[in-house]
Order: sequence, then C-alpha cells, then structure tokens
Amino acid sequence: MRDVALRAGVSTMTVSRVLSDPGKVSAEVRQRVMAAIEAAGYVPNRLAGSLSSRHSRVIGLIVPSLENSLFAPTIQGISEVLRRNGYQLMVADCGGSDAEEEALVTAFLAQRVAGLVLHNTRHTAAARAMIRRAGIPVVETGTLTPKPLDMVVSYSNHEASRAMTLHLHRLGYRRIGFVSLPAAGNNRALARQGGYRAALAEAGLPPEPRLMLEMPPGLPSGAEAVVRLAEGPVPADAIFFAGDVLAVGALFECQRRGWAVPGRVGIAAFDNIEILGQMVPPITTLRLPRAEIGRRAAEILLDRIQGRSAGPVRVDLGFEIIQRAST
Amino acid sequence: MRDVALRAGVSTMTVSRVLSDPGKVSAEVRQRVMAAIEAAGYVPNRLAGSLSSRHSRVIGLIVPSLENSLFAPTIQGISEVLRRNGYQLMVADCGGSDAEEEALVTAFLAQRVAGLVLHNTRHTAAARAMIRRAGIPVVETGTLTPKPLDMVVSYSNHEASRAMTLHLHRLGYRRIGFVSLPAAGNNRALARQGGYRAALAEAGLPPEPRLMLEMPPGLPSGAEAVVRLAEGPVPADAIFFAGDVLAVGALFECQRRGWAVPGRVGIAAFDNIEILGQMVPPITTLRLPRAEIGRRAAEILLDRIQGRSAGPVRVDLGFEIIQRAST
DNA sequence: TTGTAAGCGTTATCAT
DNA sequence: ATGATAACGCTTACAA
Repeated sequence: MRDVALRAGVSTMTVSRVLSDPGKVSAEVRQRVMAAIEAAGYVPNRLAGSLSSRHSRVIGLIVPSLENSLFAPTIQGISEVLRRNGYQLMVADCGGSDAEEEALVTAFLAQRVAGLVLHNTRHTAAARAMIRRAGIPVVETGTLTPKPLDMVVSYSNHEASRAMTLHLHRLGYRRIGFVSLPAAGNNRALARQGGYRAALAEAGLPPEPRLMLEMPPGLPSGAEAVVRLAEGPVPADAIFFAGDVLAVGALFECQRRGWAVPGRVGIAAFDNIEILGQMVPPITTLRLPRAEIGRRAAEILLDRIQGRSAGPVRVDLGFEIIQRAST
Repeated sequence: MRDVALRAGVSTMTVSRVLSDPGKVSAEVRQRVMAAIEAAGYVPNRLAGSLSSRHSRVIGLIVPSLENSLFAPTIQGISEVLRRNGYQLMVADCGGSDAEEEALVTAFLAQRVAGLVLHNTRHTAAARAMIRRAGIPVVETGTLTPKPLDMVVSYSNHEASRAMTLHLHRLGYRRIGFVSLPAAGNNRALARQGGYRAALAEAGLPPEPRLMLEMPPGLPSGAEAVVRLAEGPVPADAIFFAGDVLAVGALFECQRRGWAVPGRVGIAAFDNIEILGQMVPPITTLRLPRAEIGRRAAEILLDRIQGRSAGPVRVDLGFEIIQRAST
C-alpha cells in the first residue's frame, strides 16, 4: 500500500479510503490511486485490515461431515449470501464429536471470525463459554433447539417426524416401523424419535420396540433394516426411514427381492433428495428447507454483525410432506 | 496476551514462546504461563500472528459447485489433512465461471492464504498473474492438465473415458453412445469427449455425431438422453454417461419404461458414487480417487509450504473400471 | 532462558 | 478532502 501511495503521490490513508469508501475522495485523486493500484498489482492485506479495524469478514461453519451431501445445499446457501456481501467462508467438519467441535471453535475464534454457524445443537461447556466471551453472533441450524446459544434457523425435527408418522397412520398403516441413525449424542435423531413416539401416542397405536431400529448411515443399512422390519416378529406394513439415504437402500433391496412397494411394505423417507422422486416407485418424503436454512442463517448473521438487528432470533422454516407412490 | 504476560509475571515474548515452541521455555515458567492462559481464557490472535510472521495457516479452495456431491469426498480429504496439520480451510464456489474464479482468487490472496487448491484447470490471465506474483503454491485437481499452473493431483479424464469406451467395445457393443455435460469452458468434459473419440478410432468404429449428446446436469437429463439415443436414428446398443448422475437418471427411466438393461441398452457411468452399485442392475462405472485427490493435494501443498519439496509435481492417481451387470 | 525493540500493513482518530 | 500518528497483537532479531 505504501508503494501505491508513493506512485499516486498521496498518503496511505487516501489509498485506504479509495478502497473502503471511495466517496470520501475527490474524483481526480481517486483516478490516480486506482491507476497506481492497477500498475502496482496491489492486493490489499485483509489480515492487517482486520487487525487494525478489529473486524473481520470471515464466517466460520462447522458441520458434522463434509462428505454427507445433505449439508451441501446449506453450505451452498451460506456461501451464496456471504459472497454477495463480500464475506469469506471457513469450513470444518467435526465428525459429530463435541470435543472436536470445541477445538474447531477455538481455531475459528483464533482466526477472529466475525460469526459462526454451527450445525450441531450440542456443545461442550468450554465451547459455549468461549463463544460467549468472544461476543460474536452464532447461528445453529441442525434443529429448532429449545435453548439456542444465540440464534437458530431450522425446522423442527420433532414436528416433521411426528407429521410424517401421522400421515402414514392416516393412509391406513398400523404397524409403522421407524429407522433412524444412532441417537446417542445426536439431537436431530433424538428429536425424530421423539416425534415418532408422540405421533403413535396421538394415533392410539401402542409403542412397539421391535418396530424401532437405529442404523449407521449408508445404503446397505437401509437394505438391512427393511428386511429386519418387514420379516421381523411384528412385520411392519410401512417403514419411516428418518435418516440419510436409508430409504433409498431399502427400496433397492425391495427391488432386488421383488417385493412390491407399497404392496408388501410402504416406504417413507425424511429428506427431499432428488433421487427419491425419480425412483420406481417414487418415495414419499418430507421437503426440508436445506438451502433456505443456509441463506437465512447467513443473512441473520450478517444482520447482527452489521448492527441491523439485536436480540434472540428463532426462525422456523417449516417442512412439507410429499406424498408419492411408495406409500 | 499482554494480560496473560502480566498474570504470569513474564514478558509477552515468553507467552508467545510457550505457545509456539514450549521447549524453549523452562518448565516452571511454562506452568505459570499455561495457568495464566487458562485463567484469562486467552485465545491467541492468528491475524496478528500471521501479519507479523508473514505466514498464514489458511488454505483456499475453489470448486465449481459446493452443491455437487462429487466434490464432497475431495473437500473432506483436504479438510482431513489440513486439520491434522493445524491448518484452516476457506472454500468458495465459482459456478464454473473463470471470471468468478478470478474474483475469488483475489479475495483469497487478500486473506493471505498460504496456498490454493483449484479444481478448475482453466483460469483467466489475470488470475494466473496474481497467483504467480503472490508466489504461493497451487494445486489443480480437476484433471491431469498438460500445462499446470504449478502442481497437479488428479487422474486423466481423457484416459478414463478412453478406457471405458474400449471396455464397452471389448464387451461387444458397436454403437456406443456418449453423453457428457456441456463441454464449452469445461476442460474435464472436453477431455472425456476426446477420450471417447480416441477410443472409437482405435476400435475402428466410425465417429457418429448422432450418438453424442451434451446434457445439463441432473437426473432428468439422463432420462431424456437414454430415450433420445436408444430410440434415435442410430439406436445405441450401449451408452456411456460421462457426467454427474446422468446414468442414474437413465436407469430409472429404463425401469419406468420396462426396458431391459443391458438387454435393450447397456449403461455405463463415470463415477463411483455409492448408489450405482446398489441399483438394479448395478451400473458399470469407473472408480475415481476422489478422496485421495483431496488428501494428496493437501499433502503436497503442505510439503511445499513447509519447504519439504520444490519444483513441479504431477501426481496421477489413476482410475479403475468396475464392470457390473448393466453392461 | 528471558527480555527489549522494531515492525508486519492496515485503519481510527484527530488535525489541517 | 487529505494527512500525520498511533494503535491493532503478535513475531523476528537481537541483546542480556
């Protein structure tokens, strides 16, 4: 910048102003400075800028996994909004571990991020304390948690799960199986289990442990689950797969076995991944506002950072049942 | 840090040393400093550190899309290696636009990233110039480009496409259709088309424009393509889908129409996404080293940054044909 | 082993 | 409208 200032015959302050608030500089000087910037091939140093101004334009995002394509639309949504506003995105994955999340929060705070997006809604006490001390805004996106750190943008996993279960009941199913990811340490899976149980109670169906399964993520898990529940001691007439791509794996297994869907067993999924609608038969599922969650999360974060809002924010973006031929 | 130093009764330099090279500080003082850090809830400011030392621990990654799950394993691989080495990852997507990539390169250089990973192998002249001036290492990962900016870690899209086409020929197919993403401005799609053409020539099959199609990404595109090529003026006996999830969409369409695969038409894909192996029938495809590309890219970048290597690097991680029931 | 001083490249603040 | 000066919080280089 010193170089640019010399070339343009002005002080570094003037160069700085041309970059940050061109209106404050006379047109003639601005021209000269711009030319000097061009000639010098000058790229401003935001590290120095942030250090001096005590404001950074970087947002940190921590997701349980970067590999899982479920997070992709959310990340894209965040990225989109940040980019439009001249902000940068730092990402990391914590593999669902609270301790790892804490370490990543520390690393991000050390980078002096201006805000955080956390997909998880469980955090270590140390992580909470650090974030509070740092005084930066935080958005949680994983589920509409009742006691957020700060702000939440999501949908209710409990309500979505409950709604789908009631929907299946309304369709006439009476032995509704439920398959989720392992619930230990996963607030989203827990909420979904809760919603399923609540719906059974409302519908007057007795809870049946042999109709509930927890499986690791992946297509083979879904395949295994459909067999266990449809051929089990209490054969399910429909199965609600509340996690990942389990429903896809299940339908493939039915195709391999020649089982009619929904004749032999109905199948419902939890997420609107594109493939569900293309399968034969297309699978009943929930439409979740994945991309919208990302966009809104970024927006309210920026609102807060730029002083356009204050106080707690809780945005429920809802969900929608998509009834298709599989149930 | 000043606060920590006061609490521990030492200079800030000593605190700095405890953090960066604890061996240089006596055990007793180290204890005291650590305690002070804890008590103060001190989180070091890496912005200041990087500014002062002129080294950052942030790597920038630019992909064409964050939404496309194809990049997920690569991103995860990079993230994994960086995390292990105490580095941070900044990501952004350029939507396949060179101009946007240039803007993002500028933004990353302004953040003084220590290195760059670019998926694209096409760049604007300005982007090339900036990167050269910045003097930071760069890895390109999209394809084994002949004239890399600096380092490349990938596989050859040309060779992979050629190998699969020859494989189909060896299986007895003679009217091999080829579907790719739009090749304009996409070096990967271009390379795949080239490989297909080269294979036809080697096999002594005449090139047939009516057997080649460019389609936008997405399942419906694959569905449309299979119909157009299998019912076209020159009906394909096999189709090689060299892009995205086109093959999946195609097979679903065949299921809907009751077409036997491979009886009516053989189907081959380009990427080892999990679902291909689970479909009915499972789809012949190429195994590509997606995650490995990410890991290696990060590793050679760190090697270069930490002075463990110099000079051009070109890593060909190869590919592998997975023959399955769809061909 | 520990400390002092200078400087990294900006911006905030106050002058002019 | 422009400039001078002092931070911002650390690390490098040198000294003790």
